[in-house]
Order: sequence, then structure tokens, then C-alpha cells
Amino acid sequence: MPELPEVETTGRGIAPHLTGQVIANVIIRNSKLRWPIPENLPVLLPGLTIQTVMRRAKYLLLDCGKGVLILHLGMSGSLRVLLPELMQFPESPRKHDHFDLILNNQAVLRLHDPRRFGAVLWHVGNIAQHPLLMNLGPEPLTADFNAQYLFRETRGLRACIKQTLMNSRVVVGIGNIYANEALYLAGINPKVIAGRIGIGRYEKLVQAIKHTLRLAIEAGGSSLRDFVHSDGTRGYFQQQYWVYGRSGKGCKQCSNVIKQIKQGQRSSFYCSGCQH
DNA sequence: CATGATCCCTGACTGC
DNA sequence: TGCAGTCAGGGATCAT
Repeated sequence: MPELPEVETTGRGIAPHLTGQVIANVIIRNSKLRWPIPENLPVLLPGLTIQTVMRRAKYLLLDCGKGVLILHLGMSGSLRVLLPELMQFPESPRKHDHFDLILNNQAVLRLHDPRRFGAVLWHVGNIAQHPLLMNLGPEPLTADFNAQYLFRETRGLRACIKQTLMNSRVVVGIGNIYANEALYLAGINPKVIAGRIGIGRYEKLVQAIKHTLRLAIEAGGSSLRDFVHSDGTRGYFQQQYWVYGRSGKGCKQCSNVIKQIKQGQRSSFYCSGCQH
């Protein structure tokens, strides 16, 4: 799944091609995503100017003045910008190319999403009040997300720290991969009860989360196999992980065997030598 | 309210 | 080679 770094990278990749451009047309090939794509988008959007491209959690927000187009990539979604100066333009849509946003300059923003867990939604009004966004916790890379905050928010919680990190009311954008990686770097076992972790360990955890996410963004977003960079080039090489997807293999620091368990129907990976 | 389970979906992979 | 079965995963939503 595109995690926060991929979404951030995608947003940065598409923004220069979209910002200030007028929408000319909308093509919906398959509206059946996580929620139906609003049928009236082809009527509503043409003529509107995309003013800014923003990211909140894993949502990409295209501010069109009269409303905001909300895009989510689910776990297999990708966006590409097709440019008229490229060879073979206009490129005929592939399987799973569900949605096109066509701009006045002929460029096309194309959503590809095999598993269709993604979303394309339209919101009029204060975007912060949208049901999907209004209950979200802080962005992990802002100063609002710090050890004091995590410590305070987790007092009385009985849930495991791994699941707490993936709870979007606590903090957004930390998916399974980075929750596992950050806990490893912080030396915290994913099963530890969040409410029992002290401020010192949270300092280390917050540092690990920010470090891991920044590194991935710098690398252009670590990727699942079907992530495609917004300029159309194939995705980056899979990032080297400390624990994620490495069950049965040796820990890179202590050579213990990496263990895999299920927490809340999700796989967790950890080293019992390095994480307590 | 906090927590855990279920569901949406298709492609990659495994075993026969 | 092909087929059936399993797994993966974001996150809303339902059940406890």
C-alpha cells in the first residue's frame, strides 16, 4: 500500500502539473471504489481551477475553489500524469485505470487501482469538517506529534502499542510497514501495552517514527510492487527493511530470528532480542 | 468510550 | 500448465 511517504511523493510529483490548471473533463470508467465516485463529477468539475494540492493523512486534496476533490490510493492505487508531449499520447487506458481528470492543457491525471480500496470524493465546504478527516490525529511529521502528546493520549489505554500507532485518531499516516519498522528502531516490542509506556520510551519512538518516514520520503517513497511514480516511471526499489516481511530471517543487528505474529488481523514483525 | 472482528477487492504466490 | 486456496492490507463500520 502506498503509505504516507508514497502519498507525499505522489502529491509532490503531480502538484506542478495540476496547480493553476483548469479542469476540462472527467472520465469515470469504473465508479465502484471504496465508495462510489460521484456520478456528477463530469458536470461539476469542468471549468474549475485546481488551486492547490495538499496531503492530509493519506488523502490527497485538490482544492478547486468551489470544493475539494479528495483522492485516496487505498492499498494498490497510483496516480500518473500523462503529458501530451510524451510519446504515444493519449495513452489508451489499461485495466484498472478507473478515473481520469483531463486538464485544459491536455495533461491527464489518471488513477489506477486494481484492488479498488481507493476513493475519489467531492466535498463542498470546510475540508477539515469532512467526516473522513474531522477525527484524525496529528500529522506524524509536525511538532504537534511529540512524546508528550503520545504519552498523554495513551494514558489508560490497554491496546498494544503497534495497534495504537496505526490508530488514525492517535496519529495519521503510519501504516503496517512503518509501525513495524519504527518499533524496531525504538527497541519496543509491538505487544507492549501503550498505556504502560513511559515518556522516555515515547521520546525514542517518536524520533524513530519521524526518522523512518523522512528517510522513506527522501528515498522517493518505499513502495509496494504496483506503486508507479507520478511521472510514469516505474516505482522505486523496495526499501530495505529491518523487520517488515523478514520473518524467519536473521535480525540485522543481533542475528536473532525475526518473529511474525498477528495483531488485529495484521502481521507484526519484530526481533525478540532487540525489542522489549 | 475502548477494543476487536469483519468486510471490501484482486494479484501474487503456494501446493497439488 | 492450471486450478484452488491463501494471503496481503487501509480503514470504515459493526459488534462486543
